[in-house]
Parts: sequence; structure tokens; C-alpha cells
Amino acid sequence: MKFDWNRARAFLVTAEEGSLSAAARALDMTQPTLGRQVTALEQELGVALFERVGRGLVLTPGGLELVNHVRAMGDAANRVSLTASGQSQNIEGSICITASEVHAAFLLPPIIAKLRQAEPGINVEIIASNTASDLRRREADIAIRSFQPTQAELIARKIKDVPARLYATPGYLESIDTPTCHEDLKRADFIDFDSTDRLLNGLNALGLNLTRRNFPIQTENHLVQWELVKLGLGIGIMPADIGDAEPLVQQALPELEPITFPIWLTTHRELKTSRRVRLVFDLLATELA
Amino acid sequence: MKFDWNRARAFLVTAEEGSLSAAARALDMTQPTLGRQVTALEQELGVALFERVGRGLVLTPGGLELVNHVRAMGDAANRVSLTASGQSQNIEGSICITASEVHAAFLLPPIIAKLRQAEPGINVEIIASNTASDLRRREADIAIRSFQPTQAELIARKIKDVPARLYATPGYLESIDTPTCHEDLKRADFIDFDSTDRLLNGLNALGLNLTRRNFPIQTENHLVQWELVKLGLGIGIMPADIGDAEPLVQQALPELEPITFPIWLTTHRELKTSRRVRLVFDLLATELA
DNA sequence: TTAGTAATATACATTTACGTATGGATTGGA
DNA sequence: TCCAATCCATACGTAAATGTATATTACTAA
Repeated sequence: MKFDWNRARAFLVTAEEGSLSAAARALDMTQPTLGRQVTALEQELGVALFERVGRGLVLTPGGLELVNHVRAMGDAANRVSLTASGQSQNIEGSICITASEVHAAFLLPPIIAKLRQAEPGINVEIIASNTASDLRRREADIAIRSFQPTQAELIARKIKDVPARLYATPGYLESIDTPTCHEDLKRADFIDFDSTDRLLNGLNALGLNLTRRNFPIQTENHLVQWELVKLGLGIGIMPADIGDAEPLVQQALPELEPITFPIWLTTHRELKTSRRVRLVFDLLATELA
Repeated sequence: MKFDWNRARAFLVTAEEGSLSAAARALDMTQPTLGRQVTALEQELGVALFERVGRGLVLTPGGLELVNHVRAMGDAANRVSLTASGQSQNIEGSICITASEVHAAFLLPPIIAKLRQAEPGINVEIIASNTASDLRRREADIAIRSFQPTQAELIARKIKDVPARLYATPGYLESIDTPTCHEDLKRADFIDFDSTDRLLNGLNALGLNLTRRNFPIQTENHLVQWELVKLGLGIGIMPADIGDAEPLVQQALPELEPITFPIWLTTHRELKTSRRVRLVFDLLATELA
């Protein structure tokens, strides 16, 4: 193990990002530095790792075999980082919370305000994303999710079950003759925020009989969907407490049984020992309930 | 994993050796360097790793927990080191050689036989193609070419200059009244193996005066051309040592000055690192000369 | 075919890390 | 108690790695 470990990290990130430039961005370094580190590692190990072909790099067979072991180094480095953070008993510092766009926009802000007031030394970073961040890779410290994580390294607490309902503007509902039963919704436009058919299937499971023609507008962004709903372009789904609090809209079909989904609070086992993480975790659990 | 991996290595060796000085000796570094790296890692992780007590160092509880994960990094690093040296030292594996069809068919087989006898662990793949493979894209490890490559990434060695002569069967030569001078060849049929007019131009440069009518048969395959020549369908060109060794044919016009072309042996920069490539390269250079 | 974009490679000034030399401190033995 | 040995910490000159700026190349879309 007499080679330069930082060069190994440069190699790993380059292999996973696919280019020196992307790896440089990920590591807060410059592209020439990474290029030099990778070539230096090649000389150090006596193995050609990448083929410089065109504008990208391609792993050589040798590099392909080596990257597995270097990835093991990276995984161990992640564990080092996690346990080190877990041991820090400093309240002050920064914490990274990930949540879906809706939760990040409507649930988190008042809680963050309380947190900042109670502990001004804690800096907060919020990642609003509908794709689940990987806590094991330290993409966030705490995650608010709508499903229970399966990995054993993670600890999760179920906060509550939340009902979600359909909303639209009164004007829009009038324009489709104010639906009053399941069947009436067949002539409605729904606004989808998922490229798969999850929303369609979920609604049909409640007894509706929709097709893709009922979803003429799609966006991957749940907040954009909500704005479209508020402008009267169709029906959208939203957690009931958020939807009910919006004066511009009303429930589209109050008789319809709501879709319920849970809220799970998740963190890494190692991080739970950190005073800062524990404090924020407990605050979130209290305030979200 | 945003900490300095070299510092992690410094921490690991220090913990295992028991002192900074001993670690410095093990890593071929100096004691001040290691001391700085360890303290820098402590600041980076926000965890006290060692207790400076007396003349030695003692791991703190935090350091004790972290050293396990850092040891996992070290184990992975060892595997990296091992497979890397294995890849650069190991003779066994496969090697891919590209050559023109004629070279692949007539020059390579006896050399490959020697190679297989000397190194049975090496698998050989031969790509017989008249279009130059791109070594930079790993289409082959070693190329036998008749021109010097221009790319700087490639290493090339000129083996020798080879004369090529015209051959035909005695029967065919009699059928065109046994040509004895340049002018007589105007009534001969030549068999071309190149869609461009390279052969025509090359022969005219030697003082012949041929037109396309002298090339009634064309094939992109040099070996097919040779079979056509051996069947008495016309005159073909062939490296002199190969043509002279074929009993079915004779030189069409021995007075004609031969066309000479070079043989270049080419590989990419991994030659510097791979023992296998170097071995085959050197064997080819010796045997072809 | 031709711009435009995004990637890698190179040149040079600067910062950073390293090694040497030395001082201060502790342990073990005479 | 003193001395020797060993170790960690500090200061300073030097060497190495990094960043900025720029050139060069390859793929892409019009």
C-alpha cells in the first residue's frame, strides 16, 4: 500500500463520474490536477487505467479490475467519515436534510425557523429531490421519506400517516360541470408529476377508471404541478393539510377516500451518536408529528 | 469521503506502529511530516485521535473506533497494490495482434507457434485486416503495419524493408508469350487487391505503362488474389520471400526492380508497463527481422 | 460542412507540503 | 542523580503539487 491514496481517490471519482472534468467538479479540484493525479497513479502502479479516446475516458480491462478494490477503499472512507461525524459532540456545524420537494417547501421551512432560533450555530442545507438520496454515501445526514428504508445501516422512525387528496380551483371544477362521483372524473384533466404511471395506477386502485388521456400535462416537479393546479389547469394531488391550507383550491371530490402514505424520518446509525444530528432528528420528529 | 486519504494512511500506520517516528520509517517519510498529517486529519475530522502522553502516543476512544475503518481502507489498498502488480507482472493473459491478411497468413503462424511454445499462458488473437485498426481504441495490442504511425501515443519500431515482386504460374506466362521486358507486360492481366489504383500507380512508377484494362479481376482480399494467381488467372504482387516459397508460381519479370515497403511494429504506451505486451513485441521484432 | 460545445493537455506562477536541523521532554539504566 | 536514548514539536529553505489561463482535440447539431 505504498501508493498515493489521494491519487486512488482521484481515480475512483474519475471512473465513477466518467470524465476528469466531472470528477474535478465533484472533488472541488481542477481538471489538470485530476489528470495529473490519474496519470501519476498509472505510473505508480505500472498499469494503464484509462484509454484517452475522444472527449471521454474509457477504463482499460486492468482499470476495470482495479476500480473494484479502490471502490472498497472509498466505502471504508465513507465509514470513516460517518463515524467521525458521529463522534463529534459539537452542536455547532452544518447538517444536511433531504426531503421531497413538497415536504421541503411546505413542511420544513417553519421547522427550520424554530431550529435556527433554538440553535443559531447550526447551518442547514436542504436537498429537495424526489429521488431518494443515498444516506450511506453521505449525500445527506437526515432524510424525510415516504417509505421505510431497507438497509440495516439506517435507523428510521415512522412519524405518522398522511392523507393526500385531489385539489383543483373552483373555476376549473365548474368548467367540467363539478364532478360529484367517480365516473365524473373521467372527463377531468389531471396533472402528473411522475414520468411513470404511479399516480394513474394509484387513483385507479381507488375505484377511478382513468387512462393516460387524463394526464395531458406532465412535469417531474411536484411544486410546478401545484402551481399548474392553482392556475386552474387541472386536478392535482397534494397532502391534505397542505391542500386544505391553500385558499385558491378546493377538494375535487371530497367523497373520494384519500390516498394515505407514511412519513419516515431516517438517518445513519453512526450519525445518531452525534449530538447535532440527534438534536435535529428529535426536533424534526416532534414537529412533524 | 472528503478528507485527505493520505492522512488516513498516516494515521493507520502510526496507530499500528505505535509512534510517529516508527511510522515515518515504515512509510519512507520523516517524523515531522507524519506528525503534521495526523494533526491535520484530527482537525479535518474534528476528532482527537491520539493522546500525546510521554514519549509515545495512545489512541483515544474515538481513534480506536476510527482505526478499524481506516484499516479497512488499508486492506483494500493492499488489494489494489497486489492486483496492480499482478497485472503489470503477470505474463499470462491474452494479446491481440493485427496485421495485413498476407502477413497474418504467411508471416505470423510460425512466430505464433514459437510464442505458444515459449509462453503457453498467453492466448493470441489475430485480426487479419487490410484496414488499419486503431490501437488507441484497444482494437488490438500490437499492429504490424507497412507505414509509420503518426500518433504520438504509439510506439513504433521499423523492422526492415521488404521487396515485393510480380508472380504468376508458368502456364499463364506462356499463354502471354513469356514477357521479357516492361513493354511485354502491357498484354498481361493483373489481379488487383485494392479498390484504389495504388497497385497500378506503383507499377507504373517502376516504368511500366499499364491502364485499368490490365486489371480485369479485383478483390479486396489479398489472399484471394493469391489463390487466383496460383490458379493461373493472371499476375499478382507478393512479398518476395513468400512468392519465392510458392512452387506453383514463378517471378513474372525477374529483371523488374522490386517494390519495397517497410514493416513497422507498433503498440501503445502500455508497452512500458505490461510485461506480456513487451515480451510479444520483442519476440515479433526478433522473428520478423 | 461548419460552427459550437465539452472534453483533455500544456505552460507558468503560486501555494502547499516536505525534509533538514534543532530544541524540549520523557523514559530507562548506571 | 545523571546520562543516554528516544520521541514529539518547531523553524526555515526547498521541492512538489496545485490553480489559472490557454491551446488542442473530438463529438454534435444545424
